[in-house]
Amino acid sequence: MNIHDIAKISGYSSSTVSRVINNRNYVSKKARQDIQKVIHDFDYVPNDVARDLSKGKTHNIGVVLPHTDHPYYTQLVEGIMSAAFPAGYRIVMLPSKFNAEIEMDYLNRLRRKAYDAIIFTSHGISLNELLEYQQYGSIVICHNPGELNIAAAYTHREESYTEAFKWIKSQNYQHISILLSRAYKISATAQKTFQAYRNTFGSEPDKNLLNTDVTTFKDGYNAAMKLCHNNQPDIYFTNGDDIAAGVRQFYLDNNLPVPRLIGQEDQLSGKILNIPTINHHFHEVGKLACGLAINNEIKQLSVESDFIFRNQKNIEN
Amino acid sequence: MNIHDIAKISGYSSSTVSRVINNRNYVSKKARQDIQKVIHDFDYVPNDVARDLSKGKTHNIGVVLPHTDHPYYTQLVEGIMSAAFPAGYRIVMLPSKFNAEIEMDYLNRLRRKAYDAIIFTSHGISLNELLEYQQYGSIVICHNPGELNIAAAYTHREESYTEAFKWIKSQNYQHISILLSRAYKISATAQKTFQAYRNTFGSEPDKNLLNTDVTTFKDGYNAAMKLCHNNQPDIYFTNGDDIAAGVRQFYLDNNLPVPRLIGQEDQLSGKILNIPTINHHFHEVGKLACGLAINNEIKQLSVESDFIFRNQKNIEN
DNA sequence: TCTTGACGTGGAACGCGTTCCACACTTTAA
DNA sequence: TTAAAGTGTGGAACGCGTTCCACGTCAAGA
Repeated sequence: MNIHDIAKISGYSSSTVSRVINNRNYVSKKARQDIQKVIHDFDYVPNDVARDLSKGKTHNIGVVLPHTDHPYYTQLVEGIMSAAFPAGYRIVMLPSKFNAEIEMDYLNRLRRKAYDAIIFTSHGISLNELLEYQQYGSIVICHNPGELNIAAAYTHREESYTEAFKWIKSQNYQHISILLSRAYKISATAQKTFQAYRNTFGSEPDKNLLNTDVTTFKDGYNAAMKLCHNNQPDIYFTNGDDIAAGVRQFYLDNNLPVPRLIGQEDQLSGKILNIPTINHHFHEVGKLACGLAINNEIKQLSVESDFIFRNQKNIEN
Repeated sequence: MNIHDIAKISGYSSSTVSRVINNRNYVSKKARQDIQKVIHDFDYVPNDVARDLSKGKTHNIGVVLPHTDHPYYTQLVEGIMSAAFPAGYRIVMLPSKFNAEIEMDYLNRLRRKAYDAIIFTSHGISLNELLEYQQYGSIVICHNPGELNIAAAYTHREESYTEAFKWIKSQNYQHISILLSRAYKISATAQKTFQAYRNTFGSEPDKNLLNTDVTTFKDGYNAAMKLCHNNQPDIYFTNGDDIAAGVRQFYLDNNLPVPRLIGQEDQLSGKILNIPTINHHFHEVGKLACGLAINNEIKQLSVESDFIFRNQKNIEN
């Protein structure tokens, strides 16, 4: 049962049926009623895929997510959804594991019109490759693209990072461990972190107290296990409150005094444990990213991160 | 540039081009090479929407989610994705807020072929309404449907709930507060909780220590605020570790002794705070649900929940 | 009375890939 | 040698809704 059947049965053309279905003008009262009756009697509903094909638009937005098994990107996704839903868009989850091949596959799906736009919450492939695919649809990234002409929504991390390190300095911590989610050379975040360190201390971070690929509670736990003996860090600057919580857990489990911690993302674990954190307002970033995706605007929008001080000691002792 | 253009340019028919694109037999080496060259030269990619229309299949699975702003359904979604990805399916996020109209809209999209299957992680509309829509596509729910003939993946909560209440009884707690996510009459989970209570204590739960619509840390906090004076509960049975953490926070903030807590879902907050919990294995449930959705099997699969005992006192004192 | 212009409706092409069927030619088995 | 089976290819219909364009009617303004 399709629109042409309805047309035949009702004695009108498919054009008129289409007008009725889409509630458009230039249909007589009688025709509208006749057609609606047939639609009702035969329990007809139009086919969304045919409509999408015809309109050249799917109202789907692909969202590329490096991880599916931890809450890192949850805030971003929620923000995107909160903007997509009222605008009549749906989001399609695209797990990537930072795998360039998979990411490429998703980009090609954009070419193939599987979705109208694609948001990379993070990406493994180069910005130049992304630039090439802009001609096929709206592409939005979630970090600062610098001079490149690509749509982006992100947080300015510089100031909050510097504020955090200044606080660390003011407290006279000597052995500062930094846990990163991705290696320095491929991660803008890592670079920003180091820059803030340099600006504050005028020196490079201690390489012996560094760990990369730390993204979960468990990773934090394991990183602490590795690092606790190297110069005995007295503070950990981490990529997430959950990670900081993992570090803490290691020390507790081993009856060692828990060092100071700094988290990020203002997660529940940080709230519970009174860990100072940096709120990147990812919900807001997601909203902005989605807006750019929907309107196909190639511009950059950003928000400021906030360093949230909390007195961790309140709970540890 | 479409498949017919490629056909014309290469001098073959669109049937043959289609065979080449889909890597099928019955194409001569020469034809394959000629056509591939044209495809390459003109940088052609097929249109996914047209293909979906033609095949009558989208490889999309809709996932209806009551909430988008808290991590309740995260595990389920992750489980679904982990099964969908290797099978070549993508998931479309459908936020519902338990709104029957919105849920209906999503069901109708199933009729309209917008996705091949739909998974309700939870739902506000009646099972009977869902049953009616089964004719239009694969529908999977995530709770026990009893005798009804509908695909379902869920956890058996009975035993773990009973185990939890037995433990409560063994510890001689007198004032038991129960925090529910949805009202008794509409929530099977609430009913199971009460049943376990009755089985254990032989009586009804104290209505004065009951609260519904508690799903987040903040909700837990507020519920504790309301309930702490009614008979002073000495234990809270909650719907999630995060909620239990919210209860705890209220007591801490007000310098009151923290009562015992029982959480659910084995969330990070529970791990950190040593709150006993009930692991419903939602990741596994999600996987199972997705399998049913993909294979369009109308059957029921379930796993057992586990009560995980932890000695909360370790941390509170 | 003539001209606009709004209103109502249908035809047909368009968006684009897939697939059934027919037909021709080439092997292979009998 | 002949029938059967396999290979290669094209035509056209199919999946299905949208939209441009043409055409006719009728009322309002000139």
